[in-house]
Amino acid sequence: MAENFSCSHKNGGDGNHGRACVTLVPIFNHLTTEQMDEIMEVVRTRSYKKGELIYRAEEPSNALYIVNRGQVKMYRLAESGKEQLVRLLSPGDFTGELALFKQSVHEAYAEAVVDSEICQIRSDDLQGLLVQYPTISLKILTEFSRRLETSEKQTTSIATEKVETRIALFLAECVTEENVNEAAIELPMSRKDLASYLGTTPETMSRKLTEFEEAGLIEQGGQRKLYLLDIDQLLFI
Amino acid sequence: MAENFSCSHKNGGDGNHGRACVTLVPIFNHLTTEQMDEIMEVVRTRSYKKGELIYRAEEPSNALYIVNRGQVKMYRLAESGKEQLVRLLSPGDFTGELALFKQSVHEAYAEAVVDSEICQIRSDDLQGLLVQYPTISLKILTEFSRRLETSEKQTTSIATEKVETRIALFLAECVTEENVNEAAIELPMSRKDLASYLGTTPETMSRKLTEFEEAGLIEQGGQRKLYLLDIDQLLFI
DNA sequence: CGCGGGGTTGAACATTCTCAAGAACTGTGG
DNA sequence: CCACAGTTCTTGAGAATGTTCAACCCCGCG
Repeated sequence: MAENFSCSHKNGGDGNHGRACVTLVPIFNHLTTEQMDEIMEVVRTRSYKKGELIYRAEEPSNALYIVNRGQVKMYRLAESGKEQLVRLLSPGDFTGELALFKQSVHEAYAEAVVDSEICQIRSDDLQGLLVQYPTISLKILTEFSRRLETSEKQTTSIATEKVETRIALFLAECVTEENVNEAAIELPMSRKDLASYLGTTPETMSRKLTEFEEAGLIEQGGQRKLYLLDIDQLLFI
Repeated sequence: MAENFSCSHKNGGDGNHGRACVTLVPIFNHLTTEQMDEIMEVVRTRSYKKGELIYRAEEPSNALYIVNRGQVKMYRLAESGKEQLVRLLSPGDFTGELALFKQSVHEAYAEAVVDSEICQIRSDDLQGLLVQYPTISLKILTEFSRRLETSEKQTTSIATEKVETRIALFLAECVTEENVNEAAIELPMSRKDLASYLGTTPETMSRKLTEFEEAGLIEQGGQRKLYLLDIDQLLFI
């Protein structure tokens, strides 16, 4: 009983697709209800348990995946066998990569971090939609360029900054409008995953955070909670 | 006398745009002559001397740049002040990044490695073309996804492999159909730039290459020429 | 209450960087 | 064709940075 179609265009029946499948919004929110209906025809949704793989590297890749609920982590396996977390997908984020535009295989693994719900559109279907609604391409293009931007920044950061700095930069990026005053941030992932993302080890993460705390720059409050006491000084390191 | 319009739709007059501006081909080769004419209306070409900057980080970004002749390197400046080579553009390659889809500033520097000729299309003009010719979006999307792919691979490589391995992987990638038998490869950039690209220093590059040579895996022949004597062993390191 | 995963800590070790000096190459002008 | 200046590249030695491995802790959960 692996499949669970919860994101069909038939559900609800109130015609409000925004509510029926809230996370398609970032890509499709500029379309009319009729157009959404057409898109919903080809959307399939499936649930994944925590730890379950949505796809593996080397598998043929032929669909666009959109996170509807939960959280997904994508990681690569290096020659050395070490894995590196490439990106974290939250509701509304999508993946499928170049899968969409050329026949290919996945380069990374996609794994549900918690129980999740993923919407899926097959490449064949998407191709048609893209030609029909050029604005969708623009949306995806924008997302891709944003992601490329992030990835290159990440590369530069790992290539040129020391671990300490990378961690500090990451913490600073966790500050949003909501918590700017509190300076209380919630880490978006475990320290282990964070280490993998930042190209270091859990041990080093732990040590550096402790150093920051001893220097009075931050305060660690439980599992994933942190208080940034002196952001300026933190970034000055 | 900085500007030099050599890529106008008026030149040649033989109607063969493929020859008149060969490097627009990768993006526009599926269009008819009439459509090319329209595009050429908004294309502007300029020459750059070796070492000259096409644009700087932080400058407002509002155009697509296509390398017509020469070579361009893009690099980022990290907080630490170190620079990292992000990508090398050869004729036919383009850049302009997210510049195209949101008003923004450049994140990197673009510098002519040798005397070069760059075609330029302003964002405003391109937006129109994209909506008019959805297939162009697909071309750009494909290129973006390919680039994203490369960038994430690069991140993982730098984050998880040791320098030795990164260099070996890079050398192996330099093998194309042409030189697969010879195993004689031409480095696409200086050792200095290569070091920057691979997230290491020229000193370490030099040492590792010497080690490879002493181990009988490669042979260094002058400036940028290398002979891969035992690729399998090289990648096994 | 024991199990297991994440997290922390310590000490030894490996890798890579830094700085400094010298060698080789490139292109330029005589 | 050669000498020179300016790079780029190489080599060495010491120092910094981060990893590894092993032990331990802590907490949530069956």
